[in-house]
Amino acid sequence: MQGMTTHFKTSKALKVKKEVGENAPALSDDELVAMSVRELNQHLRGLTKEDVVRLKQRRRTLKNRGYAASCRIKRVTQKEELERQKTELQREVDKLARENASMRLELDALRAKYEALQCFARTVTRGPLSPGKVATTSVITIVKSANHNNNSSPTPFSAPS
Amino acid sequence: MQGMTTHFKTSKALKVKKEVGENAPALSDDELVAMSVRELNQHLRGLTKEDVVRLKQRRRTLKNRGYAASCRIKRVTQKEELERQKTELQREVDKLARENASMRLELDALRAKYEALQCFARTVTRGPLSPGKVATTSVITIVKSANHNNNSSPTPFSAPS
DNA sequence: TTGATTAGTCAGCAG
DNA sequence: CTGCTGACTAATCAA
Repeated sequence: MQGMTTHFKTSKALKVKKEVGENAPALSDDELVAMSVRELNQHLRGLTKEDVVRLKQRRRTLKNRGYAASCRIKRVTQKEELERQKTELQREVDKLARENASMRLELDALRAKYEALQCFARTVTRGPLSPGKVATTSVITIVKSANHNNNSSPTPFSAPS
Repeated sequence: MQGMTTHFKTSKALKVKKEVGENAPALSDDELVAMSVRELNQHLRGLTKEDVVRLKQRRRTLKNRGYAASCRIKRVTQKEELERQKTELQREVDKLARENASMRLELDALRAKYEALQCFARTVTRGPLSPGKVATTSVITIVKSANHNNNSSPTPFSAPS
């Protein structure tokens, strides 16, 4: 069945070069590995089947050498990336924990202030309604300050120790 | 990644080493690699210098095989550990972020309540105490209060909608 | 000398 | 076939 492809290959004698010694300039590893398949085929012309196999195998081995190298590089790169992400997350944890602690402090302070104010308001509102039951130890001071909307720093209402 | 043969699955059937004599019982790889140096020397008696060198080299190679295996195992173990720590940190970040958000909400709500109460307290105290000249920026300080009815949950003073 | 690590080689798989 | 990766080996380093 393969006889159908009978085309004129009779001029083989004219094209085949037997001078392998002159035509095969002992490719270096770098050249061989960088060569495209088409380029390689050009260098394969006129070589023994055995030599062709040998050359192709050498090319495969050289390629494998490069593959192994990039595989190792990839491995360490991924490891470094993992460690980078880890330190970044650690930094984020620290930042959030700090924010958390300061907010907790702020919340506690505000709660204390609120309760003090609440207590004061009770005494004030209860005063007019129940004359004799105003807390005896409460003292109220009215201070004048010039801050309009500053809510945190001067602690307008402070709980006593 | 996986699908490889589990290490150290030596096929003993193929361990047909040439018997150098009657006292060389064809050590298996496992035996040879597990042998101490002193035990090895016993098996080395009556062998050619060449055979001794060969056997020692085989032992070294087998050892190296094991070293390489544990090196690979260590590598993947460290990687897994790194990933474990990473997910743990990520979980911590999420937890802290949630805490943070809820605390921020709580803080804002309390601030609003506080300001409403402050506003109310001003209206109440401004009437009886300061007829006209306590400015709008006045703040109130409670110096001493003896409140023992400390309950914050029912919110006696709530911010108006 | 022993154990660990690196680079090169091959086997074998996936695309 | 190409590219990648696990296992193995030899070389080399460290202790």
